[in-house]
Amino acid sequence: MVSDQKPFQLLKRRLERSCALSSAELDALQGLPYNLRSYPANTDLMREGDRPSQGCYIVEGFLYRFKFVSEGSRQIMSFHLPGDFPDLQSLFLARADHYLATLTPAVVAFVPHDALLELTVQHPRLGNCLWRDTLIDAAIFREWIINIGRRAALGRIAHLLCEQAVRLKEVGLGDETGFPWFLTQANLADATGLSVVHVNRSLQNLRRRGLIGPNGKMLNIRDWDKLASAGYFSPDYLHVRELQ
Amino acid sequence: MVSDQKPFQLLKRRLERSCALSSAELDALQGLPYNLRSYPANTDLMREGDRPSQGCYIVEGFLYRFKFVSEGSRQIMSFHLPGDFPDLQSLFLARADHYLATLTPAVVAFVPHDALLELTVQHPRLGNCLWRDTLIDAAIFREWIINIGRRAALGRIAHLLCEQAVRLKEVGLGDETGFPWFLTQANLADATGLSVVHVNRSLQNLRRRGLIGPNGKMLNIRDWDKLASAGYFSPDYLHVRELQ
DNA sequence: CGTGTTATTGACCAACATCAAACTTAGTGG
DNA sequence: CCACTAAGTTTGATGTTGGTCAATAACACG
Repeated sequence: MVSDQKPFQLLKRRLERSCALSSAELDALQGLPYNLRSYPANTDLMREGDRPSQGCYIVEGFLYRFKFVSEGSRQIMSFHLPGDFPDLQSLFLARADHYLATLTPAVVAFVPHDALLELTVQHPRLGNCLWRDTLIDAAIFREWIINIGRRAALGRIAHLLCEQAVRLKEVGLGDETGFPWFLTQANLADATGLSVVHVNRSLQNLRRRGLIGPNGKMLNIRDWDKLASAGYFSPDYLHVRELQ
Repeated sequence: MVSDQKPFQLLKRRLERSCALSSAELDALQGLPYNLRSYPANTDLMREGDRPSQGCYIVEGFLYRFKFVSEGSRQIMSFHLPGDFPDLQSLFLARADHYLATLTPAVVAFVPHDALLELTVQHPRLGNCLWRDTLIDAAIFREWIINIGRRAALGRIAHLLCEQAVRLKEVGLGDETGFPWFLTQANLADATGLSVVHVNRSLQNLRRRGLIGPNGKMLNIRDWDKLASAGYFSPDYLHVRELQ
């Protein structure tokens, strides 16, 4: 299980990488009130139209955001890892304009909006760090627009895999050689704007070319460089380890 | 020309709609130092890799953000109207990960990052309003992911036109019956992930069906309801006139 | 050992891309 | 005001990527 003493450890580490935080600020962050809950896979935590009164922080497991389009078809807009605050936007946008759900079993900490707002007012610099976090989210959305708008199927998938590897490495859950595999091909299809059948064939293509390994609990990356160039991947937009 | 006494008028009006601002906060906003400049159409204001030291606020004209993909092809990620702060993200993300350029001749006010940062620290609530603004940007990015990922050509274009109409109406530059037309078909193609030829044919299709009027200085919307339903458009994600 | 979910395959088809050329419009300078 | 140019729009012909449908195979889990 998780150490429930310091649930915001991962967030703290990430914020510290880009913002210099005082000990008062760090204390305020660690002192946020929260409410731990566990969910099985495929559970909606937020629905379109909801008016959440608390933010949700991922302690363990993976979440994703999506929206239904006409007639049952869906588009996934982001994946979220431990250490993320995936719906921080609900702090300022009253009505949710999309769904948030678990992809795997997950443990999340709910933090009342009141407390978060108070934090941003008492510690504006810390608030700015959280703001920055949401700006990286936006940068990832922009990159997805590019991915879906201008790359062919193989490139889209390769790019998504590279992004996952880099983001998971940040939180110690993977690296350039691979990471735990938590997506179905249907998930991949909904994230890349492709059909399941075509995702399947593209994955086979990537395997045949020796860029990734066979299916399993882990996704093995056999040739990082080739995978990155197949997806025209450059990690700049993730803004990791970038100082102000 | 523009009243240069209060360049942040439009921004102020927009922020006030969703956040209750004190007169001290409003004064601070109006008191931001700035530097007015005019640019012709098709001028880069920021390039990938730049490290801007000032934010840019649109007083007049239209800007857009884009990124080059392999081999000269481009993807447009957003359009920006008067009253927008299109690169507020550069306040916290040191390296620009995309281009910002003028679509039409434009007048912009540059505001030093220092002053903006100071503003967010002195007036955290005002900072939060600006934060909210960037969250709406992100909501638009998400909607574009959906548009490009899961809608057919005709729907993508119809959706984009509806979005423009609503956003332009907010700043008094258009409404459901039409708005000034500032996009080339190549722009539309780069924004929707389509080819120019196909955009051309889709526009003809929309005209033939009587949803929009002929090309000109203005885009005339002949049948808003049909256009909105062709694009599966619902304005919720724009979060206009939504109170906290 | 069965049952539901996920992955894989094949056949067929449509939407959209590409290429290349012609036409239209707007802007420029004489 | 006209001629010239460049940018933008339109058209036709042709090709390909990726979608759809439907069936089967492989897992995973109780």
